Amino acid sequence: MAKNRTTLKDIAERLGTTVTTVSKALKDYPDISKETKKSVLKLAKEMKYQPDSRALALRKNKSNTIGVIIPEVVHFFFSNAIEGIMRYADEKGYRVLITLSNNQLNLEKKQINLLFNTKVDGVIVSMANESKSANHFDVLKEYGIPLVMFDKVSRNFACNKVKIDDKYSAYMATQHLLEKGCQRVAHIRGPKFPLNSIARYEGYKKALEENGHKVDADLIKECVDVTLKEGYDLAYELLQSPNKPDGIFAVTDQVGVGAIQAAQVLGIKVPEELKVVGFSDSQVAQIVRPSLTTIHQPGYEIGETAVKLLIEEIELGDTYGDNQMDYRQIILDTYLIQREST
Amino acid sequence: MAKNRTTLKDIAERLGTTVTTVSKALKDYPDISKETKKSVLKLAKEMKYQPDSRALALRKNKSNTIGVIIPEVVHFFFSNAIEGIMRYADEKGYRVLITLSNNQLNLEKKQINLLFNTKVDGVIVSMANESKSANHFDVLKEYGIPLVMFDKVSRNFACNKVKIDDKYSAYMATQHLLEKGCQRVAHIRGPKFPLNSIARYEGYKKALEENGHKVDADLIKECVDVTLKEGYDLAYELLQSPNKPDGIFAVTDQVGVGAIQAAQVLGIKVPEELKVVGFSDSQVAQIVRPSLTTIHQPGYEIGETAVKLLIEEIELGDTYGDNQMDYRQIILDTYLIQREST
DNA sequence: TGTTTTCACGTAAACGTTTACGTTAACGTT
DNA sequence: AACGTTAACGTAAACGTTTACGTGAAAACA
Repeated sequence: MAKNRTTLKDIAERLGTTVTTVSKALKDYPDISKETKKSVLKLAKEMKYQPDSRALALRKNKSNTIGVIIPEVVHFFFSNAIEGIMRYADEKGYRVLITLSNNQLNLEKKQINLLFNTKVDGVIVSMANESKSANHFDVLKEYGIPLVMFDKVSRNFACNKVKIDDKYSAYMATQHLLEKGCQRVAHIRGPKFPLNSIARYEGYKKALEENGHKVDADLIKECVDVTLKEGYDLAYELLQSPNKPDGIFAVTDQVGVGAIQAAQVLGIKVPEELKVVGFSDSQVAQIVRPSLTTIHQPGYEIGETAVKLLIEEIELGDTYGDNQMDYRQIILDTYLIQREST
Repeated sequence: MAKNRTTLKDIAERLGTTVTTVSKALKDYPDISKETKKSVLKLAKEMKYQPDSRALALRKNKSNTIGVIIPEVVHFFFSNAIEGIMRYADEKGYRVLITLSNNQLNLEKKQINLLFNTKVDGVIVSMANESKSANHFDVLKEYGIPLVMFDKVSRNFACNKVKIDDKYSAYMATQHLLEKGCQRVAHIRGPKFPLNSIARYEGYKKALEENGHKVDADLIKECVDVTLKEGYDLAYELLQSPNKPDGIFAVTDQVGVGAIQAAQVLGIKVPEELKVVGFSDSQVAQIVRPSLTTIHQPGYEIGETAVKLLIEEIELGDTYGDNQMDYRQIILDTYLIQREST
């Protein structure tokens, strides 16, 4: 039959002393004699005593656990972000409870609730596409639970944020296409939410306008699921139109790969007749032929920075965030990686 | 300043009653009057009462949390497995604490310890490559914490296991190459551990032997990190030898893609002069050109099945596993997906 | 009227810790 | 002798729940 774990009580009983003394001895309190400490320590090791973190959490009101809510995990960017979060958290002695929003608002709410009554010390979120406002995060604020948003952040919500400059990155990408001589640059954009797709769209527009090109609605297509297949389908449409583009800026690498594949099926040569730029620098960008020029998005570092900020806020405690000014929005650098597709 | 959460005590005080009554009322105990229940319920809702799961965990000796230890998360198979675990766990009301072993034995031990004193209700593991034995998992068994292994399992350790038949899958893959007319089939294998690489190697051997081919040591190369680059390098070596192979069975898709790229650099046509089969059916297999024939490994389902078994074992309680016969090893089906590379 | 039921609620212990505070005995000081 | 100090340990409350058990009053019964 299964053994029961050793508790302070077990040690105390075997030693004919009390829980208090054992606890103090283990914590090296000054009011415990050296001999007592020695015997307690010895027995504790012998009995493989490990403090029960649930009891600790209850007593200290600190669980050393942080909650994470992300849309999905089978995703290059998110899995990198998670890995960044987990490694740093582990280093700092925090556990990581991961939950999925599946990009749905109601699930996101559910997970907030779950993390709330799990009494995590803090929460890291990348918002669901469906979440237009961030009111449902207010509850965390109200009860003083630190919150850090990354990548898909809310514009107004007051909290620490870690992201890239989507607009500027998209600007770089589009600029690159124009520099390479494209005259008609199309954009396969993401849905109206999250903010990222809007920002990328704006960066695209800005580059066009700065270079004296007008923004042509016919050259802009909008994804719903942002999948490879969608990229393929929308690029196929674009490339069949009479006035077809000679450059495509895709909102993600997946979509970009779809665009390359569509071009290939239609016998359009990449990069000679069509140049394509993706976004994120996921592995597929390196593997597709021609390989895909893209914007490097530092997922691991974003996760790491987010959890760093969170732990800082947790450990600073109540003093933090009384002043809205305390919150920071950290923008990590992106850069363009040129490959065969341009 | 941050609000404090509502506790039973808060409700009791406002109602001029006791914690017990409030608790019972919320749980619909029969010995509480309807009026009391009504007022408690009303106030609880008003004050947004949420039970504190830490206190519950302590009291009930059940945390509704399961721990997961995997080598890495930025990995097609593992991220799928995690997603399977998380979704099913969520459905069943369990939280998921994920930790990383980074394929290192000492980290794996550390995480076991962490999960142990977090008092998770059960643990799901895919073993680190470095872990040759599974003794360090004994502690969980000793204290009656259910353990399920998936994919990278230990041969002897008595517990539920979920995996695929690596040997048979590799056999299928090799058989496929032989059927396609390959005369000299090479194998770029994984390291001596985990068991999977061995099994895949054995499947490869078996197929050769059954078809009257002899196993040629020159045609077998061994990876260390099992990366795309390694696949490239080893394939490059193989393809430069005087007696070069006309078929390669790669231990993973990554390695397979590396092999295809090496062939392309050397001007060897795939599939005409060289056929390649990978393993796992990750996304890169579809994207590489020529697309990669591979073995579909159902990561999501493996994760889902593992957590299903675990929760079953958790909820059956102490009666489980007294009899070694209770443990099952579930083998999920794989199948070959033929693509352009063969 | 006295006894038993029933109802509705409260008391207290328990889960495993931590920690403020109390207690005891030995010793030192005047 | 009376008092204060100190070392070393114990008591008890607290964190937020659940639940076995106790209790008081009213209702039901004789």
